Amino acid sequence: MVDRPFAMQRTLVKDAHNATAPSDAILLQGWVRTRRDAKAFSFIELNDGSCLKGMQVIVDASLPDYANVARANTGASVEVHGKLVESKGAGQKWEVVATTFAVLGEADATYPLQKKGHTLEFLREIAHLRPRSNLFGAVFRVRSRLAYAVHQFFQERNFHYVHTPIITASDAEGAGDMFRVTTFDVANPPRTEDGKHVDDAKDFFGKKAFLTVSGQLEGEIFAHALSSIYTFGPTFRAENSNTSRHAAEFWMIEPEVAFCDLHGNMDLAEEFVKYLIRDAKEHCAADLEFFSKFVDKDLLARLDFVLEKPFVRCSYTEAVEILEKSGKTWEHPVAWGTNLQAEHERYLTEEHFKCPTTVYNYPRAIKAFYMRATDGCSPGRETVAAMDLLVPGIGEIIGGSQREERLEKLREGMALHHLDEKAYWWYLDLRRYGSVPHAGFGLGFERMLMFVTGVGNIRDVIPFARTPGTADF
RNA sequence: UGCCCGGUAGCUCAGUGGCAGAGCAGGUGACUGUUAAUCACUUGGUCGCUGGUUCGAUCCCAGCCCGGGCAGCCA
Repeated sequence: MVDRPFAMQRTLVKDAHNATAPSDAILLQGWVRTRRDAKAFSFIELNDGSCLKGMQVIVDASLPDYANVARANTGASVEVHGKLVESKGAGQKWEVVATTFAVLGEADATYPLQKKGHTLEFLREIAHLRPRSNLFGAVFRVRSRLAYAVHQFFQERNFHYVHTPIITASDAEGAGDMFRVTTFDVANPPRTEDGKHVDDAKDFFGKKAFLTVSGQLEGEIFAHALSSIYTFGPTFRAENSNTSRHAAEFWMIEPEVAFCDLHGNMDLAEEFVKYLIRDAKEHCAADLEFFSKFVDKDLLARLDFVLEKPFVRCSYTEAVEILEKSGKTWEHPVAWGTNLQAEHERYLTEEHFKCPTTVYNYPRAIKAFYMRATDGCSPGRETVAAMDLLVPGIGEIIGGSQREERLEKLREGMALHHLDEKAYWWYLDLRRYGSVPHAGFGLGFERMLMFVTGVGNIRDVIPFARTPGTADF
């Protein structure tokens, strides 16, 4: 350990930059970003992650500790006692003149982060070091702030935070392929008496279990008691998706609101997205400026635009008409009753409306069983109260619906999707006892971060990405 | 999972069927209230792996591995 000449409270670089007066005694701890040696002194840029900007530290060659400077290479951790003074150089208001300078942990020449730009692909391979880069420091500060803002948004509106289970035994949530959870010896699982099948009754939970793909169904239970709830937690999808906007493990926010219809749901989604953007602009201004400079030049203008304009709302049927009349040739044909493809969604939000767009009332046959059947549809044009919020550059960021609150209609939907009512007895009970109109949606937290930061790959807005074939760190 | 592109120094890349290249990083020295400092010199290679064609393969061919983009699935 390093001898400390005097006990002192550490000052964060962020707070040092915001100082209103010089200080005779300040303690900084952090990591060296770069060092520039002059004959009589050295400049060291120290970053502690509290903000984007580092603090310039000056170590005079006459100091007894000056010998330590030679070991303070890029990446080393250091501890500096000194004076906060107004900088003589351009580029920063304050700088620290060291009185002591200690290296806590050296970093030799093999330290991979150089004083130059690195590709995102390379940085992904060193996910244990990339938070020390400007870009990833900024991304993860914004991530932290927005996670806080999510809670703030809902708590301010009297929503209650519900911890829905991560492990689920209902293998029919329907939102995608699921990861299996088991304590079996995979090579030699217990078998039924005839030896033909794996005996799931002998597994940990007495039946097959999986990682959750959505907390929605459990969320509905709590909305039927606490009125307005939200979940915010990890979600797992075992799909073999290899795109810049899919991960096998991601974080999802799922509000569920009793006494709410589709339009209230769309209002909430729009208000929520705008709230998060406003919060990031207010609390992460320097980081967003950095993204705007180095990641996406149009970022700040786009965020302002999104805040100012009401989102477009467009029914599925209208969307199909727009696409048919667009004069475009589509790789995937447009036809009422089929899903909108990425190229169609991009056209709507990026070219036609040039604005975040909520598409609602989708054909019943292509949507989930729990979505509310629209009343008064013409035959062959049955729809459900589903909605997708599409944003330029990313596509779908929110998916949601008003839920079917009528018992018989829900059973009808389950029959349509060939689902076993017995597996959903408790879900059906909600419609038997005090059923109410209710609605909710899921926001992909990482997709929101991509939108707010301009970062183009989901692997770069999550600390350690889990994608097909990759679960390092 | 399908289609497309790529893998050469620590990083970013150029290159050729016949001795392996640059910039940056690293090292040494000089210079300097510097700002990814600057200048000079300099170390550094399993050319992804395996096999094939060839007198000779980093280069051509095949298979595999890894990375990326797009599509599907979705948030």
